[in-house]
Amino acid sequence: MTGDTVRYALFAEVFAALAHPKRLEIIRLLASGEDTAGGLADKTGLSKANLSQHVHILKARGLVHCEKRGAFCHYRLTSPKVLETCELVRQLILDQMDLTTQYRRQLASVAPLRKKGAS
Amino acid sequence: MTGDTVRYALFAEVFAALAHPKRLEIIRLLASGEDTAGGLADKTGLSKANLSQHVHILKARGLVHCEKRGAFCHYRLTSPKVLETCELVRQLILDQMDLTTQYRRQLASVAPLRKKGAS
DNA sequence: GGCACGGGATGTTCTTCAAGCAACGCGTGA
DNA sequence: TCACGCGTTGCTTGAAGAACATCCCGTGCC
Repeated sequence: MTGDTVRYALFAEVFAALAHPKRLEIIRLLASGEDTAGGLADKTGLSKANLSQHVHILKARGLVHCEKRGAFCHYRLTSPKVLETCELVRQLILDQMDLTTQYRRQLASVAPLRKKGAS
Repeated sequence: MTGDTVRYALFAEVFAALAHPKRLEIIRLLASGEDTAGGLADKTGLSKANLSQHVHILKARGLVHCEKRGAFCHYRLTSPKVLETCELVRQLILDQMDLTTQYRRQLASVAPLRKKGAS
């Protein structure tokens, strides 16, 4: 039981790393090839400090790898499985949208997560 | 750009739904077949109220489906892709562990996410 | 060496999430 | 009808996450 608990926590950590729009955007950018922190900050519109934080989270979870060359840090994805996971979730979302328009509206109105929008 | 932003947010919502140990445990339980809210609460050790909240999040993201039969709510996974995603992440974690023991220690000590453990 | 720049780390504030508790609606069976 | 069990919803409190500002360190250039 405890072992499972730890395992689930480990899973959750990885999912949590992916549970942010900007971090997903970073991953998508890195899918096109490695990039520097400055480049990522510029393309995502994040401040360097903020991007550094997000990248640190991705690094801590082992999703991206950092290689320091001179004054620049070059980031890249550690595994293509990261992209596969995103693709799978994309299909999951599309499936839900295809299933019923009802589900589609739920997903669209789910952003606040406070009001169920079903009023 | 804005469209991409929305898309990333949608992705993030789904990942966020998976970014909790107890919700992953619920998914794992539902992988064995549908179950009632009471059954899930009992097996996960959550209170009925708390479980209801977690299941609501999974429902809102379209990961589980609820069917009310009499006084009981029967929950089941909406798609096998949910399990596939978890499996992919599991392989991702195993890959990282295999890569280097260093990565393994990072993942193991990542829980607080504050101190990098590198003293 | 001195300076500017890229990148990371720290601290603060604000927002959001999670768990506990209590109360309610609802269907069931007596 | 009434009481009971099942499930959900509010509210509240505490903890985690995110954005921002600031400072520090290492590198490259003058």
